[in-house]
Amino acid sequence: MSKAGPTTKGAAGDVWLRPATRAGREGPPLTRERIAAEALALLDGEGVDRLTMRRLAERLGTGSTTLYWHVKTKEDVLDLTLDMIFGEIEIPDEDEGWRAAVTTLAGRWRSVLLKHPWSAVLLGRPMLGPNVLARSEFLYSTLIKAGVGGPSLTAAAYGLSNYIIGSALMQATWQTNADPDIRQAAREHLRTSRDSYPSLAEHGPMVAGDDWDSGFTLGLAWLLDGIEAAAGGEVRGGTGTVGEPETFGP
Amino acid sequence: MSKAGPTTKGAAGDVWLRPATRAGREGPPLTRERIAAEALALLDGEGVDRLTMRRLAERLGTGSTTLYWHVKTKEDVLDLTLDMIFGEIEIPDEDEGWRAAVTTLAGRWRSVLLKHPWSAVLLGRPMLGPNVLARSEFLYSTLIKAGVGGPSLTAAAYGLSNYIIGSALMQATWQTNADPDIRQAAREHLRTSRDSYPSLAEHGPMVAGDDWDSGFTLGLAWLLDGIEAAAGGEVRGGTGTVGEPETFGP
DNA sequence: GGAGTACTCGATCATTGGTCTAGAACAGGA
DNA sequence: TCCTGTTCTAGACCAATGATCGAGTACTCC
Repeated sequence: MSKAGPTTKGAAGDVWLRPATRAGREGPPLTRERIAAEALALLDGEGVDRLTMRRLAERLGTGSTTLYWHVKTKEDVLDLTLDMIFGEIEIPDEDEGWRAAVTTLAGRWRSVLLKHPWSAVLLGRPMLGPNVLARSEFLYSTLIKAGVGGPSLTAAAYGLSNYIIGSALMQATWQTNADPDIRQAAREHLRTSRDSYPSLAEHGPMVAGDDWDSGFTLGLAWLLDGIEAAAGGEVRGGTGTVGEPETFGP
Repeated sequence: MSKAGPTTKGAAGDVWLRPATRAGREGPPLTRERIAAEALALLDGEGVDRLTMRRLAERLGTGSTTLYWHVKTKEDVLDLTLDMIFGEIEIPDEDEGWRAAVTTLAGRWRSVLLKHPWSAVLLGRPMLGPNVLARSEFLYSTLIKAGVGGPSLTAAAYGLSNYIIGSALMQATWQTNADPDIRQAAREHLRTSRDSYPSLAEHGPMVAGDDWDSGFTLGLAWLLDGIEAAAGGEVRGGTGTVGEPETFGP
């Protein structure tokens, strides 16, 4: 709390309490990395809506305006921090087989997103950081080496990413980000109106036991089954059996 | 406390769990519906960050404070509007077969999200509106009737929703929400650093032709294949072949 | 020592979500 | 007609926020 830096006005404390005479230039210089790291701590600790430039600056022992020298906007901070957590996703060993590698990557990816629940809400922005790109590159190259190509490649990469992101978003929404009051009220609401939503009231989210993990694993396996079949060269059921009742997209 | 409007300090925080403004006699000038409708027009027209209470009130011809009689917070407005667009998703005919019905629902769902690209960013909040619940109920009941049960049911319902939401989020991010400058810069960036990201530079998003539609359809078919197999009673490849290299979740 | 650069900061601005409180429109009862 | 209570509207106002500007301070290289 009491960050008695020489820059802090109120301290006015003893000169002896200040380590160096370099008033205004104490400690390591401010860098993008330090900013992102502190933002990460702030986000993890207090949530996304408690991150303000002033509070962040305060934790860094600087003025809020100083941040704008290193960073153009607040969105920059979010982008930097978002990419930073992607760095926590350890890239799997390639030679354990493509399917195991992808499964491992997906699991770690999801774990990291859930470890930082605020991240799920921010995923709707272009992510071009090195860590994000490296993980995407690994995913693409692994799939290509597995023999996935053509339209299946796009579908596979997108499908996996989208599935992971969607799962994390949904789980973070209901498990972490929503405050308990709303969760409880939601349960109540579903129970009292079970006439309108019988299946939902019995099996829906927040009602049935939240076995997020196995649900995720199972769905991922389904996707991988399809990708594996597509990689095998045979088109299999897939596109053929589905039919297209209407055109998608805008 | 004595002069309490309908929006004042309900037990639960969510709009849907609070009684609506009593329409009293006939139609009061301002209603939740009118507010949501105007917010929808504003969001569609100018995007999510141009929606402010003042601007919304101005378009409605009232003062901004008036809105707070009908609505507790700005988030209420977003919740109402979000549920409103879910009403655009026509619920498919049940007797066309479960797979066709689910495919149709998924396609329409995605279409609506993409038609209102601002919605994708807002999906990370509890959605308890009647329209959302009705669509979820249809999804659950259709799957149940198709013979999906147990852990497969949760995985299927979550998997489909997550896949749809993730797909819409990703596509909206890259196709609509990102301004063209960033898209162009992203392409450039990937091209110049193709040494680091060879596969991505060749097949990644924004680089390859953006065939979002067929990618979505193909991935959806994979998921449905897995669900269909699970519904058939046979466990098939699925869980068995995957293995679990590490535990997921936090 | 001097000059230019890298960095910091207080003051300040416009905008935002939200509250307080006064009051208008309206109904019903006497 | 007056009174009373409820429903709804609105102007003034508040604290917080993202961001800018110009001035100032430290550091580096010559």
